[in-house]
Amino acid sequence: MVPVRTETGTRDAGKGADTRATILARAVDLASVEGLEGLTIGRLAGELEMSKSGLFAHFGSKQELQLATIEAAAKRFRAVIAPAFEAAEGAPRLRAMSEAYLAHLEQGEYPGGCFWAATAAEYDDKPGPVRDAIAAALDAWLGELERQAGVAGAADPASFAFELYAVVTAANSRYRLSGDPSAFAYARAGMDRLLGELEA
Amino acid sequence: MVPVRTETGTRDAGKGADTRATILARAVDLASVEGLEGLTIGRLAGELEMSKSGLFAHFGSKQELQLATIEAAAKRFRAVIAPAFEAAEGAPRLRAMSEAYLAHLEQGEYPGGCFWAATAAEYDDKPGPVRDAIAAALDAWLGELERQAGVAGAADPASFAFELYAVVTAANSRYRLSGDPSAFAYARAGMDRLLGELEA
DNA sequence: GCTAAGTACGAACGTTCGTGCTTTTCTGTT
DNA sequence: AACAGAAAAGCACGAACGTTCGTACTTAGC
Repeated sequence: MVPVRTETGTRDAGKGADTRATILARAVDLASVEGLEGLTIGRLAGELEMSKSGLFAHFGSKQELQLATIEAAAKRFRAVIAPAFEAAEGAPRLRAMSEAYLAHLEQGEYPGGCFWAATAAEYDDKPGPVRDAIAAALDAWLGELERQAGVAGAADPASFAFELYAVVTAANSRYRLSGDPSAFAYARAGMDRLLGELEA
Repeated sequence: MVPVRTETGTRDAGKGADTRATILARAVDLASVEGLEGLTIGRLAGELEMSKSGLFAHFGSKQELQLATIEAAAKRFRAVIAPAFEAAEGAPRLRAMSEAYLAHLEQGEYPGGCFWAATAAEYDDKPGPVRDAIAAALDAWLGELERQAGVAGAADPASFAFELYAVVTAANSRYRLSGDPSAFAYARAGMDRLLGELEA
């Protein structure tokens, strides 16, 4: 296996860090499809053409692998959303964030759709560090939506954030299950309706 | 184990049908928490204090158990929604259906929250009969929402159904992950806003 | 040039998975 | 009371699970 030299890889010294980053990139993809439970060490090692034990040594336990995968997924998600932070705060940024999320789903860049939708539903009833990490990531996202909704002058920022969140996540779940791309059109219509009231 | 004599049990002759219904009731609960993959024959048998092989004989394969569980969940869901069909068609029925769904989540009658939310996210990227059965059940629900939206005079019934679906399912996912019951308040606010436009 | 640490490997562990085959227990009908 | 068929249990299987161990090979520090 030829480890790809990534940004994170070069920062943390050594070739092991590169391997780790390669593993985690694949782990995020695999978990988006199979879930964090279906993210199996043996299968992951097989896809990467390395030994179970060699891969395992990077993390020490399955739970550590899961937590590292969640962290890697958060980093990837921030990269997807990042361009939206060039938009002005408030309604423009809310629109940019939502559009960035929808566009990256529509483009189909990553298999399995939204990592968070897949794993949140899987772990929402399984207490522990894994669930906590997922919940924290989603709370951070909703918190940012709420903050921007406040800036935009929403009457009830938390309620507004919930509705925007509802519309974009429903686009993911409906599209993944039905394959019908009109889910994105519906989501954009809902987004327009929500933000239209704010921009008026 | 004393099999509970159920409606479905008495219709299909024999004690085996009763046992089957008992198994499936527990299977729906277990799958709502652990998913249809985590719905393990050994664990299910253990919880019901019966042997793996005895339970297995009722279904013949794990996939048949999964499909039967989906069917049982659909039946349960119809029972939850049933009262809403006494409301007049159109906006009143949409409101009654949504409220019935939210109320049964809020009440916490069933562990693991919404069976469909848990299993749809799990199987949306795994083609096969199980995915098809889940998709069909959800399409039926959305189809009914769309039909009622049409009766209610929505400009775009499919888009309206999507938004209503988005709001109520987001209530489930947010409540399960955060435990914050205000998710239901936000969902009802969204529901009111959507239906308010229609009723005006 | 020697050593220590880092990295990956193959083999094996105990457990649980889904699934067969055989035997025992229960149940309903003469 | 006896019997036939259904229902459940017992037992065993091969595979995959997470994990541990001992061991090579590569790199970095003295």
